[in-house]
Amino acid sequence: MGNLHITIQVPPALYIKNPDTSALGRKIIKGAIELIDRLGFENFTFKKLGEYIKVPESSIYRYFKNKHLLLFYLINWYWNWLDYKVYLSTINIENPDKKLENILNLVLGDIDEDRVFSHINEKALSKIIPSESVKVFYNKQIEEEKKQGFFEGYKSLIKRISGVILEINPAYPFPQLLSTTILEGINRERYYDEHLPSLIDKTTDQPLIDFYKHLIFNSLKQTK
Amino acid sequence: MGNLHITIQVPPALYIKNPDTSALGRKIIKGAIELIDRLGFENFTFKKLGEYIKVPESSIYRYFKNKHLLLFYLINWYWNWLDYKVYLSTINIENPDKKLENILNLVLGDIDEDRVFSHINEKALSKIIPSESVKVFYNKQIEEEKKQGFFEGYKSLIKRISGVILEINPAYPFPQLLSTTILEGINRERYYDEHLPSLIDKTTDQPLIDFYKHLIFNSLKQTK
Amino acid sequence: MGNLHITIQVPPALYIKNPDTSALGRKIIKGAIELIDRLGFENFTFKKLGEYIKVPESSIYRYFKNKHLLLFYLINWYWNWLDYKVYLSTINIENPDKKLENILNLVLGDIDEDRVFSHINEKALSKIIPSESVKVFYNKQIEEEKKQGFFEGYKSLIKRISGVILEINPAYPFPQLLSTTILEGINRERYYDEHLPSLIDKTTDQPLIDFYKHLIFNSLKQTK
Amino acid sequence: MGNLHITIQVPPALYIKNPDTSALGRKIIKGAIELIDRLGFENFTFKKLGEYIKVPESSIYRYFKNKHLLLFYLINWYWNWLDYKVYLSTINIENPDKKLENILNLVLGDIDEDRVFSHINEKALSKIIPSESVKVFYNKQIEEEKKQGFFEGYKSLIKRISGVILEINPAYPFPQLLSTTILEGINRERYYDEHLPSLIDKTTDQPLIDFYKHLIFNSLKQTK
DNA sequence: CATGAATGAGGCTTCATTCAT
DNA sequence: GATGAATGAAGCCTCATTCAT
Repeated sequence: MGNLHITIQVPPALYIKNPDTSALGRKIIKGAIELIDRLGFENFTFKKLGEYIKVPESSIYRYFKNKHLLLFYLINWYWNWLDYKVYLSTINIENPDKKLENILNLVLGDIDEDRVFSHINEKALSKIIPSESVKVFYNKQIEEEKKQGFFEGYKSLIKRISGVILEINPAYPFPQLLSTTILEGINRERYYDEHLPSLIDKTTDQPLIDFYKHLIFNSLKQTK
Repeated sequence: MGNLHITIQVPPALYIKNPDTSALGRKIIKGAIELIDRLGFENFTFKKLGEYIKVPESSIYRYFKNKHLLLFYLINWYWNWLDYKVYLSTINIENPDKKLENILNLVLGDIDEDRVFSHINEKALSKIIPSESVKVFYNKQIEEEKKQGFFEGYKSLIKRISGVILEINPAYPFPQLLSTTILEGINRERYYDEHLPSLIDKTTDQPLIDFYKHLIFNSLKQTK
Repeated sequence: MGNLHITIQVPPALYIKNPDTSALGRKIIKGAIELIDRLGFENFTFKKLGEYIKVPESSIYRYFKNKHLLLFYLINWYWNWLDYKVYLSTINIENPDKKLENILNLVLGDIDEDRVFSHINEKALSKIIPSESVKVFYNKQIEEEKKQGFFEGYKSLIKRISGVILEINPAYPFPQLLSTTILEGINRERYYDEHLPSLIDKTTDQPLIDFYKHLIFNSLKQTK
Repeated sequence: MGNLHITIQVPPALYIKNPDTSALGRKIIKGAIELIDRLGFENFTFKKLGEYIKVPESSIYRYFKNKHLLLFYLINWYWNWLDYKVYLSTINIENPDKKLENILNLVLGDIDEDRVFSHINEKALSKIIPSESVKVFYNKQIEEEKKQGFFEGYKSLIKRISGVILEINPAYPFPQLLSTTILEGINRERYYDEHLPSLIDKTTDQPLIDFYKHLIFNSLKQTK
């Protein structure tokens, strides 16, 4: 993509000081992604992160109020980044079927190594998303977080995919339910593929891709 | 169902002493379900549980090594209980379409109040399942837990539903992927319905039920 | 007094576990009095107390929720103890003037070394009272603390002294205001005597005793 | 009073840079009074003050070495201001009884809203005095502070009131003890009136004023 | 078998301050 | 002179667990 001077924005209430704006902030983000991947979020602490990136724990608190908001920052960043990638993958394309196929390839395929946002390893980030994003959804403060707009990125992403679904079949009644089914389902099945493989049908070469294409194709064609 | 003298079994490695076998054990289970529902699992501790049910924390350690295994016990119990309910709802029925419909009604409908296992409030338990079960899937010890058979109940449930799917359409290539999509999807969408309702399409009276029926019907009829 | 097997009671909400009931608890009380005297309450922490009495910080938390409640415990103990001493000093005495004189001697004189409550050094405790008791009065949580009865001991003490004042002069309209003026004034002037002596008139041998006797005598005689 | 171009002086050792001399300094003083009133001194920090008045904490350090000296500055300012008001209230008056009455009305009555020193809200300041001034008296550094003259304002105030007392009755042996009894007592009883009202005798309409007048009148007339 | 008592380790956060610009 | 960035140290508290009875 080259150097486009673009930045992924997340709701400012997620951070105290924008980590984008300093070397230390970017170091925190980079280290956090790596360490959450290694330890799991439960065992991740600011103290360990400080040791890992050789920065005092207290300095991290200048950027994030607590580890939950740091996780939420990462996930929001991911949603907004994915929204942007979906946007790029469908721009200038006429055929809605082709658009959906591009989206599926994007979310089902490997994240490419070609990193645009230098301090964020998108591949590593997308590795922690399936396991950790549920932790921001299923928690007792969700109503508070909704008020602060922490889910707007997710909603935007769902609505963008829903839009393409409706282009294919304007009569389809459940575009959002189908979008979340695909997006969350892919996360889950990828994780099962690695950890509970007996739950993945091995009837084709690429069962995950084939299953979702089959699911979408049949759902959308029927009601037309 | 009356008094059948039946018990839901979970892998013995999940507990130190079977809570089924003593009044204190049943009190622990009952209190744990209620308290996890109130506090969320993150904020749930044996100390708080002890205060809640007026039992010393050390006594709880007689039954469970730690709070993660207690949660795993509850979730395994839930899977096995649901597997049993699915079994009951399909027994003696000839028509596979009717079987699947019964299963859907079971997982989509309300849990009835008629409790068979007196110390377990199944309704309360099924309330905590969507938010907390992900925490046992997405954790770093999953490989260890798999070896101890902690996911066998879940697999049995998935395979039972898959069996019915194959009865309807023996050629359908993704019965397990479809089963997990339904089971996990329902959990998720129910939660969205409560907390992120803008993500639920409101095009029919019962969007969740209609969406899943639509999805399944079209997936299974097509390949026949 | 000999071994009377009596105990000074304080509101149970002040402690988690009654320090009276274990050797460790008594060690905590003894050490706390000494350390607050040395450091001042502001600089006193459970961590330092733990080091001082060679006990883990966490063990102290089994007895007291925080250092403020520990201080409140000590002050309540002091009020109740002083109330008991005032009671003892007036029992079986007919002449109300003599009663008041005994009370004044008690609060103005030195605390005797003859300790009845072995783990509490009453002399050391009464040294920290003037400087630290204000901290429990003047704080933002006072309304909450009132509800829990944390000031009942103080009120009882004031009312006991007020009762004697009314015995001397039943028409005196301000017995409680005079009692608090004496009790709090003595604390303050003792402290001034040590730290700001230029504010103490040195016109008699025992200015503090003489001032308060003069004050009381003239207030009570006039309205008779 | 109009614009008199007068300034209340406090010992220069209390500050690094005189807050009187800059807009930022006056903002700090104004904000500090408000925030100490809201939070209590214990919970008051330069960080919170900085956020409150939208100034970096580091800027506050240009004016005050720490929060204790800032509090001491405020209290010294209050003492000197009250000393000045007492002076104004007795100037050109012949009758010493009238002088004392004016002083009593001053310290017992409400602080008027007519502010002379624009950046200091004297009413708000006098609200925090009863609860917070004890904190500067009862602390372990008092000897050091005495050497730096931090209590000279208080002494001046006490000596001014003592002077009037001696004018009324030159033979009265405890003018300073009586002055501190009145001054500190009023602070205390006002606080009790709000927070522990059961300790205030309600035998007259204005028990506080009547109690102190009764106390002073009887003390001073007797020895004449 | 159940419990009361105790504790080491560490999580989470704020404080008070300094430094470089 | 004012400020933004950074940080070492410590405060406060809970956790998960063990041990002795």
